[in-house]
Order: sequence, then structure tokens, then C-alpha cells
Amino acid sequence: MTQPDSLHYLGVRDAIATRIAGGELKPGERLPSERQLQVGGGVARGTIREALFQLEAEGIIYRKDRSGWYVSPPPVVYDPTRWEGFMSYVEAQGRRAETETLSKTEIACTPALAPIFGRPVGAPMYRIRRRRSVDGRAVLVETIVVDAALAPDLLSHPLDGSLTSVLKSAYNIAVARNRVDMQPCALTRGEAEALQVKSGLPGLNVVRTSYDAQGRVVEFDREYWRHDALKISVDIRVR
Amino acid sequence: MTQPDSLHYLGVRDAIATRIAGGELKPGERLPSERQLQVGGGVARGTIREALFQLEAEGIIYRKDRSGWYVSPPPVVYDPTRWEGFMSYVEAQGRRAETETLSKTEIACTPALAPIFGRPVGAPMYRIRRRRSVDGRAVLVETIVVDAALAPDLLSHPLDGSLTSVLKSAYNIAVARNRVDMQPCALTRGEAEALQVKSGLPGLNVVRTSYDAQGRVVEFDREYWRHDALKISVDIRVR
DNA sequence: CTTCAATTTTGGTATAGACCAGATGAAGGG
DNA sequence: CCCTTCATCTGGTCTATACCAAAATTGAAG
Repeated sequence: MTQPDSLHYLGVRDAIATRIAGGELKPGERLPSERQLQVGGGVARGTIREALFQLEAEGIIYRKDRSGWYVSPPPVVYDPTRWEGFMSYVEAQGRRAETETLSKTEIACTPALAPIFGRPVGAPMYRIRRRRSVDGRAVLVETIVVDAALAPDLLSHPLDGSLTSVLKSAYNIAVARNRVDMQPCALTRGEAEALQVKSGLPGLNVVRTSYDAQGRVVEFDREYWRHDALKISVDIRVR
Repeated sequence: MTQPDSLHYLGVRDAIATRIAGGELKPGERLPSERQLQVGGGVARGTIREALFQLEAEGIIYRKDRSGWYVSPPPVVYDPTRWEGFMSYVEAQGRRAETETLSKTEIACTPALAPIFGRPVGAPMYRIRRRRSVDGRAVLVETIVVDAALAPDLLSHPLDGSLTSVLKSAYNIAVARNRVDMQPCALTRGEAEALQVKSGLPGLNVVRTSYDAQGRVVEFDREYWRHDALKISVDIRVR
């Protein structure tokens, strides 16, 4: 897998990357269309697309389906251990944060959830699906499950902000321990659609389980992030 | 970006995924060649490749350049906060771990490293490049920088194991705090070649800065992981 | 048996053309 | 002004073909 430095698509990649780095194309701006990028100079559209895929994998550009290719804004720095503040985090970085609640339902505890919460199958749970955006671009979708016994009537509270704050102020539930699992993944059917990206694009799957001081699971959160939208930063004291 | 369930390449993807899930193709086994997968049934090779790329992004298969496509083994679970034990971690999961030292050199502190270590530009540093493999497949390359003033003659110690153990036993340097930055990225020229993957494939960039009790940086480590080789798991107590 | 050269197979790159569905924007109707 | 309609533009998918370089295999020679 040596790079002979003569591959056509890498040359095209470099040409576009240079225009972006030079400021000719700014974050959020649309690139010329694939057919315009061919310029008539004997370059097949497939080669142009290969270069665009490369830039996309590097997080330099992104696409909106059938709309065009755009220059990526800088990623958001995110510390999963300080989960109380997606909104304030993003805004502290000078960006505009939005949260949409896609759905909120009461569900019966599934066999998959039962061992996590230590509750019987069928026990009432709340499930909340939210989409969060930065500067108008959807960057993550998440599904949160909360034990209804711990937070009765949770769904009547405002859910477009910090859920942890709601749990603390309305139910006096404080999170004492946090388990975070992260794995690079491909965004498939459901998540890809919610994030308006093509199925199969790389993403990051973050699963967060929050416990209170008694060791009860108070929040189970599965997040799917666009791969180019975030930078994870964790600061840890050694045990 | 809806999925009409009638896309040809997704059908091919599902067919191959089924054969893998059904156990017909086992982890580590080679898939039939792209031309064999066409079976003569009016499917262009480009469509077959599109399906293979999809499976690759999902971490189900991987490729070796011009050798073929292979079924991915399960990922390694890795806790970056317990960095002392890559080898023991991997072996505790029943896998075979290897570490190769690609290079070890004494360098002069660069302008980029100076503020990290709080040392003047030109101060002596050690730089170690290693490649680590699981079951014979390279999964990460890392570049470690250590202040030579803290660990004189470090390079004469064995470096194919745990560096943190060496620092502790030979120099009595204990790590007290750890900062971990992670960002999905594309594996480009250098790292891609070391990992024997195609440039542009998604990966995970992990930057780890280790401090001792006095706040001095004792280790600065930049790791590039194959995206499908690991699952990150962090357990955190709330501050 | 091992060693080395030649052959075959494989994925990687590239071109050219075609059609489709969703996004976009302009034109027209209310 | 807003809303709808429609033509156009855009990326998404697909076929067919060609050549290349590296890997894997074969086969001959030692």
C-alpha cells in the first residue's frame, strides 16, 4: 500500500485541499459540482468522486444528499465525562447548539435492557430520542432510556436541554459514576437517516451508562456521532 | 437519504453479510475474489466493490492490499485510562499480542513539543515508534516522546513491553494524571502504510499525555488505530 | 528439499456512458 | 406575499471495459 504520489485522485484531492486550506473555500461553503470539477480535462467523474471520498474520510468536507459537497467546520471538543452540558459546551466554543426531541415514549423494559437496569422485563421505562445539531448541522442522534420508577412523569418535563439537570433538580437524582463505551462504527439505516448522511459512512458510537451513589442505573444513553463533528477529550486521574 | 431497500449493492452486501453471520465464512477467512462474486450474473465489479466498502466501513470485513478481503475478527476492548497493559489486556481476551519497535531515536525538542513538555526547544528527547498487532494483524501505530532528562538512557531498556512499567521500575516515575484525546480520522500516508491499509480509511487518533504528581509530562503518546480493531471502554467517577 | 523466476490472480485505478431520485430554484397562480 | 408546479441541477447508482502493480501461485532448476 505504498503511495506512488502519482495517483490521479490524490492529485485532485490535493488540489481541492489546497483551495480549502488557502481560504478560497470557507467552512460551510459549497464546492463546485462534481461535473464542474471535471473541467473537461479528461478526468472521469468517478475519479473526482474518489478524491471527494478521501477528503470526506479526512473530515475536510462533507456532503448533503443530492445537494452538494461542503467544507467542514471545525469539530466540537467533547468530554463525555462531563455530560451535563452539551449545549453549554458547544456554545462555549462559539457555536450554536440545538436539540430536537424526535420522540418520547413510555416503553416496557426489554430483555436487553433488563440486566442493565436490574429491573424485570416489562417494567415501565421512558425512552427519549433526540437529535443534536451544531450550527445547523446534525451531529449526533441519541436514544436515552430512564427507569420510570426513578423519575415518574419525566416526559412532562422539558427535554430539549440537559436531562441530567432535570433528574437532579426535579427528582434529586445525582450521578456518581459513569461508564462510557466508544467504538468507531458505520452509520447504518436508521441513524444515517436521522443524521442525513449516507448509510455506511463512518461514525462513532458512544454508549453511556450513568449510576447514582447506590449503584443504580439512572440513565442509559446510546449516541451516534458523525465522525467528523467531534473531538473527544478526557482528563483522568490515575486510580 | 432514505434507503429504498432496492439498491443493488445493498443486496450484495446483505448476501455476503448473511454468509458471514451464518458461519459459512469465519473470522480470518478470505472471501471469494471480487470477480468470483460477480458470478456472471450481470453485476458490475464496481457494484461488488461498493458492497465490500460498506461491509468494510461496518468493520465486518477488512482487506489486505491485492491479496483479498477477509472476515474481521472481533474488536479488542481497550481502556485508554489503563494504559499500562496493552499486552496483558489483549491476552486476557484470549488474543495474541505483539509489539514491534519500529524505531527509537534521540531527538531535539521541536517547537511543537516544547510547550507540551515545558522544556526548551532543542532539549534532548527520546522518540519511540512502535507497531502493535493482535493475532498477527497490525491494529495500531504509536509515536511516544519522553523527556530524556527524566529517563536518561531509556532507549537501552527493552521497549517491546510496557513503557510505563519501565519508567516506574527503572526511574521511579509514576503517572498520576492522564489526558486522553480521541478523534476519528483518516489514516493517511505514513500511518496507513505502517498499518498496511489503504490511505484514506477511517481510523481513530488517540493522543495521550501522562503527568506525574508534580505535573510534569512524562510521556506523550500519539496512537493511530484501525477503526475496526478496537472498542474503547472508560469507567469514570464523577468529579 | 529449497530457491528463484515466470505466470496467474487479485485488488487498485481510471475512463466513458447511462439513468434515477431528491434537492433546488425559477416561473406561475392564487 | 405565499404556495404550487415544473424544469433543471446535483449527487447516487450501475454497467462495461481497460490497464497496472503487487501478491500469490506455479514450475523449473539447483
